[in-house]
Amino acid sequence: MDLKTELTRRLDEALGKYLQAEGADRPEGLAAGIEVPRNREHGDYATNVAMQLARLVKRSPRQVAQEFLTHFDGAGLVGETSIDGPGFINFRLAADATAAVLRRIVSEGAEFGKSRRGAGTRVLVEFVSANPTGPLHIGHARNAVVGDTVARLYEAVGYDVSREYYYNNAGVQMRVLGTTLRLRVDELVGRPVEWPESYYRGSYMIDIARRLIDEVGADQAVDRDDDFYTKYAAGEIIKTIEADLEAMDIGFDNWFLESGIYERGEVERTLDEMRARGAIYEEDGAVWFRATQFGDTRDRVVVKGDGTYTYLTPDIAYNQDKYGRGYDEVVTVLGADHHGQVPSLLAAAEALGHPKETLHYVIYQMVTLLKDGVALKLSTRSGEFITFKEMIDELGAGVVRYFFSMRSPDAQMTFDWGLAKDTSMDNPVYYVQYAHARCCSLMKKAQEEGCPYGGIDAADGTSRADLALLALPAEQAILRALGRLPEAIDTAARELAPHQVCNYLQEVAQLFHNFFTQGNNDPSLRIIQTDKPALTQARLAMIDALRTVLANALAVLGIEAMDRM
RNA sequence: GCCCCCGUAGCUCAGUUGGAUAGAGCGCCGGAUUCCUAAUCCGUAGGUCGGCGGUUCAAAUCCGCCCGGGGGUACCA
Repeated sequence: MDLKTELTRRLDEALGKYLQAEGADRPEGLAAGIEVPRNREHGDYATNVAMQLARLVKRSPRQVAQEFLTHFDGAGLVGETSIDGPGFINFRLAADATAAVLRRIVSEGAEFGKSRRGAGTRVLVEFVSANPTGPLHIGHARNAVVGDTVARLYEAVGYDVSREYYYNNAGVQMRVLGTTLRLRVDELVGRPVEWPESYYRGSYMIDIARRLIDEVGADQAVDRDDDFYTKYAAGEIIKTIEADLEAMDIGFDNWFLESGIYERGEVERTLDEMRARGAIYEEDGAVWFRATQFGDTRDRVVVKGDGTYTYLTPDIAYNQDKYGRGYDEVVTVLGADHHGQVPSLLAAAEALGHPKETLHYVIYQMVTLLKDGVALKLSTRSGEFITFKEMIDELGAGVVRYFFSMRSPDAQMTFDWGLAKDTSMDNPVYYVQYAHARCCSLMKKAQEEGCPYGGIDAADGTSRADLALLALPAEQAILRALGRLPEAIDTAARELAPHQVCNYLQEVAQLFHNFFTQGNNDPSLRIIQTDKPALTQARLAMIDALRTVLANALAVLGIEAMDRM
């Protein structure tokens, strides 16, 4: 259990006792809120519970705080409490509690930061889902990164996660794709070709045509039916998409074909279910979903006058299919250019009896690419000029992942290509990764200097780390920050907000770089001091924990922590 | 018209769901480093949190209206 959770538990306990002593019932929504004060001088954690109680018991917040503390047990956890400001209760963690963090990090290793909160809950994360009309390009990148990172966050807090890619290999777009392949084949075998107005012009279609000819021979490659060309092209493109995503360590558990929904009659079944629940009516020759009853701004047509579906209908059925496969929570990652249908889909899920909290849409805002002094707006419909693969080849998967994770999905972001290419510490990725590499190099250096790190609980007395020696404010600040990894991950997972992990990493890296560099001015602050083995061991224990924490946080972002740079 | 996201330092953005003196990175200016990686660090300056009202002990945060940027919207895939 992490420190924050433990403190919350004890505060809640104290709150219960306090209310009992007052003979009062717990008011709705009252809880001992806990936060990390902005200002370090106010301690490690603070609660505003006294201010909330003040109104209830009609005494001043500071007085309430004093009474409250008589019910609070901070043994082994809190070193010091104080009542400050308008009535905050501030907690300073006990020194041995911060040192205990190191033991925990060392014993949990790669598991530190994770939790089992979501154990037993199945969640489906659907993302990318670009139709296979061409290779992925830079306009798909934010979706891919946000989706995979959200999935990793769920995994980190114990959920059973599946990643799904949803696509369509029928419809107008796909027919055009098939026609394009037919014509490219004809062209390659020397037939005269007349190009229509609308076809996919990318050279990848020539490659696919060539592959088809190589595979089945020129005779068998020509004069096939449209369906054949469409399926072949889509299949080939899906393969390259899969390979491109693999280059960024993104893999899907399931590739879901839209046509399957129709083949299995799921659209009709879903409509029947909605009808049975009274969510559907007929008017003007069309079938309508009573979406306004479930929070949408207007009712929606689900079957048009000509008997065909609107684009909304199969999407509702697809969500229903996900629930039908036993997922407890369903997450979809969409660009802001596709967010219009979200209220309708939420309404439909609710109409079908699925609690609103189980259906999440992560809507990320548009990206502006800043490259060579030119700003260009990216959407999934634009951006073909840089492919996904070129971007990874040129910048590296880690940089791409960090840059797209760094910003809140809610924020429109500028992707600064020049900064991404920069390999100095101005580039936030390198700043963080270098902190990890620096830890590794310190461990190696210690070895070379003849004072190798002996582990936190080494039996050999000379190399045992005496953690109480880590008493400087800068060291304590680092230890406290390390201890906050679990809550950083947990909050990021709850809020579907990968950028919070980046913020955390930035903070930890900064604390470390600062401390390290101070050793240049003041030799007593250096990590390795051969004449002070006990202190060196203690600091190396901290470095070791730092290394673990940085690596674990980077892992949640899908980024490799490098040992040297 | 209606709906969604955003508006915070010169720039790019945080702000832990209503807390204490609003922060970081970059940039600017000034400084440190016989060094465990100079791929570093420290310091200064820089703010009407888009605007006006409201809610309360407390508002960048919640509510209403307005301004600005982006996106989406009709039995169209």
